[in-house]
Amino acid sequence: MTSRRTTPLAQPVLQSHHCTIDTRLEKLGLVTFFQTLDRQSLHGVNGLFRAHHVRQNDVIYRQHDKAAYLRILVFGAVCLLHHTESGKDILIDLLQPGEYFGTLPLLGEDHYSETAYAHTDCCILAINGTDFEQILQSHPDIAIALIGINAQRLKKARDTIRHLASSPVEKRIAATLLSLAHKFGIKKDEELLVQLPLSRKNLADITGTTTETASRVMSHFQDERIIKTGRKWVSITNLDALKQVSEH
Amino acid sequence: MTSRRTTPLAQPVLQSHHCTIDTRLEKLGLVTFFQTLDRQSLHGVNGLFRAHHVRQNDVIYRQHDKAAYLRILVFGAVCLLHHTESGKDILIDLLQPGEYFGTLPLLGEDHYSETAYAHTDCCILAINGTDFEQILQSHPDIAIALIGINAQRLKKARDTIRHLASSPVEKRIAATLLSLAHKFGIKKDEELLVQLPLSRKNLADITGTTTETASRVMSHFQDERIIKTGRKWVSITNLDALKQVSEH
DNA sequence: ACAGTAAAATGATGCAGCTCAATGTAGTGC
DNA sequence: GCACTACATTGAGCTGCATCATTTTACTGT
Repeated sequence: MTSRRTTPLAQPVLQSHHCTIDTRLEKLGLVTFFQTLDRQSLHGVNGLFRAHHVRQNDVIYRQHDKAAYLRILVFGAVCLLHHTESGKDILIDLLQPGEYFGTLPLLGEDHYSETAYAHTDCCILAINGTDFEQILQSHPDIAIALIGINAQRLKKARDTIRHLASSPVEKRIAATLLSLAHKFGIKKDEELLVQLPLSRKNLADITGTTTETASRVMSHFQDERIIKTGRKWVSITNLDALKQVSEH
Repeated sequence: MTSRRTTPLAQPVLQSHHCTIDTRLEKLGLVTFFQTLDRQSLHGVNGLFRAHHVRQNDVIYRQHDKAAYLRILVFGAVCLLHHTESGKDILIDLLQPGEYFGTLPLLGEDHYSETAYAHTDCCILAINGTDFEQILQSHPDIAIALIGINAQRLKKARDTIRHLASSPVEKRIAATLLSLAHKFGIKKDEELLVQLPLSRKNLADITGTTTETASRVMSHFQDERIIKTGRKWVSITNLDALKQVSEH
């Protein structure tokens, strides 16, 4: 079934054991805002979450839906995106296990401001507003940690703004590849493989360009031996050169 | 001294009474994250802030400086901006009295990620990390309110990203004028005057374009009788038409 | 009233990147 | 192995906006 594939990407398969109590606890502990909790409290918190399996490409929630759950990714990759009236999509972020997403009225947002869907098969923990409020009350530090996470996200958004306003596409794509490699990269021989399916369209939606332009830039990078790439995958072969491009 | 001016903008003068205890309390109460406090607590909180007067164009803190104070604007207007290596500036926000700015290590940021300067003469309240931590401990709601404010700011940043990635300049400038009018606009005859000095450069830095292009667009809007504008001021004469432009 | 300065307007030119269109190719189901 | 589909590539042409250069105008200090 797979002998015909030429992709170097691993295709992780979601299995039931990926959402066992132990895995859940491990991932919960990973989420920055639960890091201060001891094993005991973590167990209590765990009980308030419900686990869901979501199939690749299934929508988890939609932009403008009523905000009802805070979610934590346990397994797989989640994609957050904005739709624009013009039909162009903006990919806000690709999440890895341990990251939180979604929001609650309690946190000042009545509706989701983006759409979330399963970029690969996923296991997700969800908690409702009432239960999360309870956690916040008993562990006030968590609110502070949440502020910290959001501050980082705001910073990242402003970096994107800066790039969009002042860097040409090549630079933006180079910077994006670097940050994806940092987040999803795994060493493989002398290369750094981005362990995540990533189409030209995905890349274009992250960097605010078109699939055609993204494709041209990627071809160019490959010609320069900076990357190797194929259908939905990239591997960085010359990290320094890529950094060069992203800085000049 | 002013008889020669043709600007319709009022030029508010900062006077000592703008930072009296009463004004300070009023503005503190305005800041969303102190809204839940009663008069008594507000008085206590007020004592922990120090007031500063800042002259127009003076820098309040610089990008990359160590984060040391959380600040609240009491009088005047503050400008937040990013500098880019290429020399282009990105104007993140123009603040009005009652808004907070700056950050603290306690909130997950060790350094300021933008530069803040007095867009007009200002009165500003500042609080250090230790004192703010104390406030957070005695009033846990404040952390939640802070999360809400930052969620709004993140949303706004993502809107900007969407605009930069998918709207042409005219539309971006129209949208920016609308939001400035919403925030700083005052009714004057049949017009909506943006009560804030605003140069073509400011506008260009908000919308990610150049002064020349901003100027051309503004001239065009004026030709269309959508706005009246002059040196550092704008007044909206046809709000509906401006909305039209921002939506199409 | 005059001179000096910062801001704005306007024109001419070039090109990065979008658009439209056609072709090539990896992965999958049968 | 073949056919189908979704993804990727590549080309040609056009245009929105940046860039560079110059002139005009509003405001301030003296």
